[in-house]
Amino acid sequence: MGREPKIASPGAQSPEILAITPDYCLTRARRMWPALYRDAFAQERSVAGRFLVVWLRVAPDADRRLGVVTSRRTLPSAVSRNRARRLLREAFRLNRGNLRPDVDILLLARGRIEHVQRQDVEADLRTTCRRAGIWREAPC
RNA sequence: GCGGGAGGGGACUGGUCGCUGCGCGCCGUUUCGGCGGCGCGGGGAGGAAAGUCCGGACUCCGCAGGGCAGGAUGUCCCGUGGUUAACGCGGGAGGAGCGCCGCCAGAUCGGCGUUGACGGAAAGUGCCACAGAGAAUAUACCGCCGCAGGCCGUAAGGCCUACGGUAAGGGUGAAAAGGUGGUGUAAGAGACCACCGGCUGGCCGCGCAAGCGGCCUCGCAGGGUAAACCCCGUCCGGAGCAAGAUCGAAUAGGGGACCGAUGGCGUGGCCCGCGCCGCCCGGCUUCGGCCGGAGAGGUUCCGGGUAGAUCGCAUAGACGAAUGACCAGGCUGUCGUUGCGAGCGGCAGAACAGAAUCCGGCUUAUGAUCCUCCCGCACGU
RNA sequence: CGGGGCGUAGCGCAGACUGGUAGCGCGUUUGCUUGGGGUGCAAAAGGUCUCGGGUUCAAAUCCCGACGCCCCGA
Repeated sequence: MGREPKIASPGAQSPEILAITPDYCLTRARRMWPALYRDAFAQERSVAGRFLVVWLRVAPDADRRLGVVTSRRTLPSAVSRNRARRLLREAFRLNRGNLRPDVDILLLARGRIEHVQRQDVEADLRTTCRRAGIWREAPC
């Protein structure tokens, strides 16, 4: 984050950190369980981004839940799989308020995510969600 | 001082937000077992968590005793580690191989350094390609010597062939079967002698021991390979937490009891089926029976066992799998500022890598930096 | 997580136990055969034996590590 030019004063904290509210929690209830994973893959609604692929699960009981998949085939090392999963989860956590409330999304990591920073993944998530039509500019 | 190599240490601190599971409190809900939400407290990846190369704990299975086979392990002593397979690690000693130096006529010996999964090659077996005459019972190509024959020559002698003797010399090879000097001989040879060097055995001395040193006589000539078979000493049941244990829905099937007219026996490995008897219904009857027909479950309990759940399971601990993001500081390198340093400022760097039953050992990976040792280059004394 | 196996020419495999010459089939190239192609015949090329150490005079082979790939177990 130190190489980011838009942060002006080094002593103060980042503006996006100050904007965090308790609504940014991501407990186990806001994650998907195995039946929802199978449901999301069966619906086959996917949009590919640069570092990730978004699979949608549109259902009446959906509540903006998260599922993460890091495949051993695209990320052979356990460390890179862990890092990719945490980056995707953090990106989702900070942007969950801008999503449409009637979907669950499943994030699939791609191989290039291994060498990028958090804000790169976050920007990629925003553009991919805009293309998928589930992005709202005003958070609720 | 610079560069490289080997081994070892080390692998940062604070705050905000988030996650996880533990404890406590409050609220909501409940089929009273819990479940959900919020708050607070304290805990939350490694030296290798890795590779899965070895062990152990633990669990289940098997098991009279002994031997064989198979696998593993390997100098000696001391210390140390583990709830000890033989052992690993550290230090020392001994022996072996290799390199350098010294000595020598040579075999070899001495010193220094270094290497290693270092029991035994004199228990036995196998193998040693190619080259070379000959490769483990040593060997006869050239050479040397003897003798016979032939040829040449006046002669001395020379040449050729066959047979025999011979391991001193040549050359081949990774390796050629003790060394020097002498005796001896046709020529030679441990054939014999002296000295030297090695080895088996015996005795003595030193050492806890592996071993080392000295002496002796009858002796011996015996290369390498055991990460070839093997011999000797020692150790070893098999599988693995996806082990295993507990609870156990629905469906199907098994067994018992009771209700019911709905049962019993035989055949049969079991079911189905068939036969006989009993029971029920209808018909006939000479009241002894005969013929025909129908035959079904229900309730409840038990046991095996599937899905699933819990335990196994841990002062980290899950099961689509928690330890992250950001900010600040510190650290190291470099650049600028300065005569140099300090300070300040800018830029860059932080590796290898992520628990799934646990614990040891081994191996492999590893940035900046620090410590020890070694090698090369340059400079100084 | 725990068991087990494999790596040799472009492809599929021998050779390894018992160390010394790397071989077979398909494919490739060249030539002949044919009017041309296929087929057939003849010849040739093509190998860090996955990699690194060790034992040995000598390693694809024996021993020890590393890397990659593939099976099996709920």
